[in-house]
Amino acid sequence: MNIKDAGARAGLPAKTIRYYEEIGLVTPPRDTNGYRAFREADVHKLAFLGRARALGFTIEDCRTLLSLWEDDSRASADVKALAREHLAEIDAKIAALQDMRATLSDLVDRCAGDHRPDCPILQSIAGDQVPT
Amino acid sequence: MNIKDAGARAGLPAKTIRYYEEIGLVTPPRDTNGYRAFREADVHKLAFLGRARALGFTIEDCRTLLSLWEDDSRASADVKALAREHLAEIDAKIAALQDMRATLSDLVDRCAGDHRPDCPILQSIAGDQVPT
DNA sequence: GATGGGGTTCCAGTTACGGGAAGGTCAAGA
DNA sequence: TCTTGACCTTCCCGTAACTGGAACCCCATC
Repeated sequence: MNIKDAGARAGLPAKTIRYYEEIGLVTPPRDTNGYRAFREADVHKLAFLGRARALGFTIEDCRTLLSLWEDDSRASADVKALAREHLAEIDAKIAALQDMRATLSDLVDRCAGDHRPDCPILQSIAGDQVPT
Repeated sequence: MNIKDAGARAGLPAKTIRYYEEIGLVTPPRDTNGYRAFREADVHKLAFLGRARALGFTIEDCRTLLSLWEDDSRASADVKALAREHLAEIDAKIAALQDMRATLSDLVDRCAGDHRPDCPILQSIAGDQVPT
């Protein structure tokens, strides 16, 4: 199977697949014409990567997850630990974004949003004390 | 004032300030020795940038915000519109992260996390149907 | 034989800096 | 006066995970 079809089946663009090969995540064999020849196992692996990435795992996490997946003697504890760490990072990001959101949303609500220049948003960013 | 002190007062590392100068966000004059000589207004501008960045605005947004800030005839509607767009992006990111979080958290809960290889997390990423 | 749609490699750009090298400047102490 | 040590300068590379594009090759079809 050529790269585009493999990508279609795995849900990944060809560019991404080439990149994954470059960094050693997949190693499809080559046809005599130099084209990558994807086997079922390669496509499966690519789909695995796509789903892991969709869950927000980094490429290095994906590399680890792949090796765990392929290791029949893995301990599920190792997978769980990795997932937990990632979950903690997600939580941290959500918290940071929610902080931003709260501040910004408050400022937006206080801004008249008309033709006049007075703007609590700018005042706040400028470090001025904005009266409540 | 030299770069380190300006950074201390604005809450930014020197590297960041040099970068901001490079991309034209600030233009402190130079002393005869070539050192950047920050005025109060420069420090204030840097602090403005720091706070805008802390709210998650991109550098380009910051550039726009700065020009609005310095424009006495601005309309607060323009500031509000920019803030609203940014708020929408934040909301989108939060939503995406919460989706990830929900899926991942569910999988983590279902994983025994022991010495055995069976792992709903890997099964799910591999695309297998995991029984509820 | 031309055309169109694959494929290939390689290089540059993205965001917002951080690290580090090589070298100039300055104030203070021996 | 000389020497530290702490500044400052520029310049270049590296980050994450791709994406876009150029230049070129391959294959099937009309």
